[in-house]
Amino acid sequence: MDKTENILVKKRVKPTAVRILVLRYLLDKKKAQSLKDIELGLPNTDRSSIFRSLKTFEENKVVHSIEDGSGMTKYAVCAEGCNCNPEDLHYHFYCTNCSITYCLFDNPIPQIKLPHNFRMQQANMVIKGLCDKCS
Amino acid sequence: MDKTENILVKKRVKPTAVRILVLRYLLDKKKAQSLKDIELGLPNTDRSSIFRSLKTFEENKVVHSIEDGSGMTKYAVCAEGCNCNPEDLHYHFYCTNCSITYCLFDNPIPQIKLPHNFRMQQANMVIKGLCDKCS
DNA sequence: GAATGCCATGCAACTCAATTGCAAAGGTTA
DNA sequence: TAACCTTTGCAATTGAGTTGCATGGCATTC
Repeated sequence: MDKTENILVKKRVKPTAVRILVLRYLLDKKKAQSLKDIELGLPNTDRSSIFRSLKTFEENKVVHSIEDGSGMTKYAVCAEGCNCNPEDLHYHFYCTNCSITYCLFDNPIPQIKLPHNFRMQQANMVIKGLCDKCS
Repeated sequence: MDKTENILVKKRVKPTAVRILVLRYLLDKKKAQSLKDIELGLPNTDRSSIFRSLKTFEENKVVHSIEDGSGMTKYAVCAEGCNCNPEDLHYHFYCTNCSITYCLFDNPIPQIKLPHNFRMQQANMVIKGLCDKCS
């Protein structure tokens, strides 16, 4: 059983054909991918099957989703030990030129003082600009 | 000339009928509004006209847009002196129950260490959770 | 091994926000 | 008034996301 299947089994997601392909694709790319990206990368796999795989992954914390303002939700494999809790959060960087979304693991998100009785569940922090290749 | 028109003139946006209505609506509501919100609030005004007004406002820094993950872009009037630069940024709070988006002006966004040669242009920082009324 | 049931898959169709094309209306200038 | 430019309203299109439904595969039970 390879690494990809291992991740799925660990997260209690049945490692079916489509799921393995999708997860492997995400692992290969390293950068956050949109549904369309994956669709183009896996030309023989149906869009809705990919979509449902991603939803399953998200529910089971195999991937987390990022809304980077490109108009398309992107998905990235959760880091080891990630539970998608606020303390696992990190900033994302979206390059407005090449549309690549990077995870900025090095910057912890600071404690944010919320108004009284506001409760944080998750966060989506996206910095837009130009990446090293485009600036 | 009232306050609404004044803002438009200052930002060199011709104060037309639709634009005045839209901006006044945003000023009234105080919270970030989606295109649909505004459409419902101004039932006799055409959606595409509202849309184009918002685009014009954005270009001329009358409003800034927020992608809060609700699937709809929201718009809020820029604060006095706002140039929509990184230093004018603030966090937003999106209530997953009532779908209201709040501007958290009190939390400055910290300096973020970007990878080498990455350049920040803007940012979209959204915290999701429950607001005081819904928690 | 056949029957049953469940889940994943593929395909097509649909929803809905965002956007655009185009013609009419309004306002400005010569 | 005529010519011009911008805004507006309406209709239609785009595109991401999502769902309904029938088929197929796999596992469990008899």
